Amino acid sequence: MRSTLDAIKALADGNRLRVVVALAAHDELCVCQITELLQLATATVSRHMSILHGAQLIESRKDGRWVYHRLSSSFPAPVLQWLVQSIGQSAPIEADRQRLAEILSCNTVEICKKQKGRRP
Amino acid sequence: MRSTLDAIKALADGNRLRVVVALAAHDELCVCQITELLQLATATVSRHMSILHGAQLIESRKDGRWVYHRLSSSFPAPVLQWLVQSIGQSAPIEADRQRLAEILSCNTVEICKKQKGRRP
DNA sequence: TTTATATATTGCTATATATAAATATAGCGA
DNA sequence: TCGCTATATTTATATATAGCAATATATAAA
Repeated sequence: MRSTLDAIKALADGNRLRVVVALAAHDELCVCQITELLQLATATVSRHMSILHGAQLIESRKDGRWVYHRLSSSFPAPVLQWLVQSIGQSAPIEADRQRLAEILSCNTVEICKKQKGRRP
Repeated sequence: MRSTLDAIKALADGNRLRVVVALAAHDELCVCQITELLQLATATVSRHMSILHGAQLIESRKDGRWVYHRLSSSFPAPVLQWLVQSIGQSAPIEADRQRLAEILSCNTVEICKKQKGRRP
């Protein structure tokens, strides 16, 4: 029961839901991209990712300075399907979809520079 | 997104999960039966039920002094299925199943008397 | 090696939530 | 009617969590 409850708790946050839905559509994203999407401090994003990781909902891959996150293969499929179906068309998720398209149209380095510019 | 998040938050508590799984197996239960199952103060149980109700996961029916709760028809089916499958065999849920069988073997009045005797 | 950068961790505050005691409401029986 | 009982609400308190600033760690570039 413990692990199930951990998974539910990990999903019981709007920002983490946004990350999960984004990852459902984009295979893998690095922390700086997610930070740009959520518009939160990197520390906060890092903490959210660690909670999702602890609940075994995402997996991480380190590539040089970058850490890429993806949905875990053990992410319960019916839950993911339900999530995407029930909030996939909601306003905030639609907005995220558009913003994410812009983010991905730049390369990673540019995004991180942009972040530095905004939060010096 | 709001209602989905409310539903997830309502499920992000061990005691409420126990209630949901119990209701998945027993159609409807009254507050005093749930109180006996969870071994919490009735006020606490009442609050838990009101949270599940607010998330539209359960429906209530009042019959005299008793209020009976059942899973809502709008309870997302894939989530319920996943829940039952992933925690249905866990130790606490198994224990609940047995305890609930005992509770249901008495009539409702006896249970409430029993509660009164234990918490005078 | 020094400098810059991407991410993680720690310490803290503000807010949210679980719990129970006290109080309120409502239905049943005498 | 009055008292008893089942449930709900209010109030208070303890714990948990989201958020950020500061700091630490790790990697790459100069």
